[in-house]
Amino acid sequence: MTDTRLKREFFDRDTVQVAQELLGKRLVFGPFAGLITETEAYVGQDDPACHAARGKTARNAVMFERAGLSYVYMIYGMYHCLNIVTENEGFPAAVLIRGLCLEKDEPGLHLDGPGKLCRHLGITREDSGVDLVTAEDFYLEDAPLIASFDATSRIGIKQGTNKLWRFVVT
DNA sequence: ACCCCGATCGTA
DNA sequence: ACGATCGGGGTT
Repeated sequence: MTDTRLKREFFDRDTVQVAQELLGKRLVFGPFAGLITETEAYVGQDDPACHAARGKTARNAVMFERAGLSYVYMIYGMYHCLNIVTENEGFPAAVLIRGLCLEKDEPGLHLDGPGKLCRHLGITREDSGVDLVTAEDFYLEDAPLIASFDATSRIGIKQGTNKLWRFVVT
């Protein structure tokens, strides 16, 4: 816990805005720490690529909860993906963390890809629903805003490709 | 109970 | 560009 930890208000905002501003922020998970290099926004019931597009289910329920919670799901039967829940409670949205440049444990190692990221840090569904605003060793720290990034279509989806909601540090 | 498919990754 | 891979979510 430090005074530079991101508070609830940071996450309780427009998801695309949060996805952009999360670039360069520091993710801490146990002994690991690194700067976020790539994110994607998934926004509400009207976003066909969002897990909550067809309403609340057992899997996506945490997306409907308060901003700042972790949302981890399993994909392709073998990988996990880490998201941070955003916006008002009851509005299902989250930011997928797709890239991380490690500073601690293995400095300089660039984890590019959400599956590789979770596999390396050891993040699983057990880590879903954690409140990153208050948890002891799983949180986000403020860091200088990164204004230089690309916006592209999101990766690996079949619907909603028209939205340029993937953000990559240049 | 069970079938189908995916917010991926690694190799070609 | 494409195929391997398989757990479990969503529907029966």
